[in-house]
Amino acid sequence: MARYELPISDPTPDLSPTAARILEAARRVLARDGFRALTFEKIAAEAGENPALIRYHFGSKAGLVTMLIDSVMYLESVELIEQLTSVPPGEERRQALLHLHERFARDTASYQMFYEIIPHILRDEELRPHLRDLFDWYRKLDAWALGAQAGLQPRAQLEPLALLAVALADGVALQMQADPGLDIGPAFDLWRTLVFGYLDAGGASPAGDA
Amino acid sequence: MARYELPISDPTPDLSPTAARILEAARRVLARDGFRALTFEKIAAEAGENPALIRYHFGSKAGLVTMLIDSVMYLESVELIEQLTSVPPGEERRQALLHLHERFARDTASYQMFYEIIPHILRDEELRPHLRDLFDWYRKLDAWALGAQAGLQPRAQLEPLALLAVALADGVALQMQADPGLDIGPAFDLWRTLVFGYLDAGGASPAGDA
DNA sequence: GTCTATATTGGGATAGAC
DNA sequence: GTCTATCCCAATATAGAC
Repeated sequence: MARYELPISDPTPDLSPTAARILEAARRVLARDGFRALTFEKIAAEAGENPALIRYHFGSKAGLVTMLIDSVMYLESVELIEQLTSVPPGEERRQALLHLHERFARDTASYQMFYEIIPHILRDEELRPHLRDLFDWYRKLDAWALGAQAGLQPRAQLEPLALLAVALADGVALQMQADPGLDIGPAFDLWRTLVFGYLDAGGASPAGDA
Repeated sequence: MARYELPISDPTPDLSPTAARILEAARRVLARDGFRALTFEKIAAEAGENPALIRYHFGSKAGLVTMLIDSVMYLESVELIEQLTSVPPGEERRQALLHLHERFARDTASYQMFYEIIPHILRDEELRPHLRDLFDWYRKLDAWALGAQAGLQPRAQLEPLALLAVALADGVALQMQADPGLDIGPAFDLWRTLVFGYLDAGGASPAGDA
């Protein structure tokens, strides 16, 4: 189904074993020590390779970083689609989406890497469109997962709702980053109540307005 | 009123005129060229001062950056409280809060700076608690603005709702950063419908569940 | 308080041997 | 394809003159 097409293609299909090892090492360094710790020295040490090999395989520092960020975004989209399709379609999958959002928001490590690379994506003319596509895909995926079941939501505004759902996951994750002890359970419970109340009313607002 | 106490104190109360000029210059460089462009050279050029003065007034690069980030967070909280209190209390202010969120999300320049400094805040043991306090204050402020009027929301879960509202503003702003052409109007319209429907029902969910 | 000159570091690029 | 040696630049820190 067309819904399963990923927003960005795997940037690492034909990478030599050494290059792949270097890229994985770079991802570990990024996750552990942050963006500014991404030096040839550290990555090579992490990979057990020679620093010069990075230039050989990726051309330049910028080349490595671009491919690294692209692969991070790619892997996150793969992760989401795999988790979501492992659930049987129907009402169960609709529920699963919002629970997945909560689970991802609680995954501090993963979102830490996400917010670590955001500034560089936004400032890079090549990478920003990739993030745009990724968000666009997330919104389409969420709209599909939320509306594909009941079949009675012609009046429901699924695209705006999906935008809210995606934004909520990212925003809650950010508050989680600032305070890992924050209790986000009640907020997500409320969110699910609001969303399913809206959808089950056929897209009519609780106040009676469509 | 205690509600107006800001979450973090002004980090620049007793700063010499020169130091204040340097800090403002640093803020402009950060907004325009990003975090990694924050060098003594550039800041001094922007301020029309000598690079060595930065070290004299702020001790070190880290000292300047810490005060810069603190002042950015402080100014954003001041901005929000001023905008919010300029609206007469009651139903009008409740509406104003969610419209403010939308307006801020559309303010690409301001949120660009926010997401630019996020990674450094999260990795800094001194700054992260400040962000935690700021978020905590935002949630309290939103809960207050959303619930202070009607007087009939003892059953409404204002704190979780406020967490959602804050997250939504940040999350939508991020999608806006990735794609400035994104139409977020319908999503915010839907969000306001959901929130006020929930509140006007006295906190009961549209599905009849509290 | 303000400025100059210099030291030192760290990192990325280049060239070329193996 | 892998590695070494070297150059170069940017950026922060230091010392001290004015």
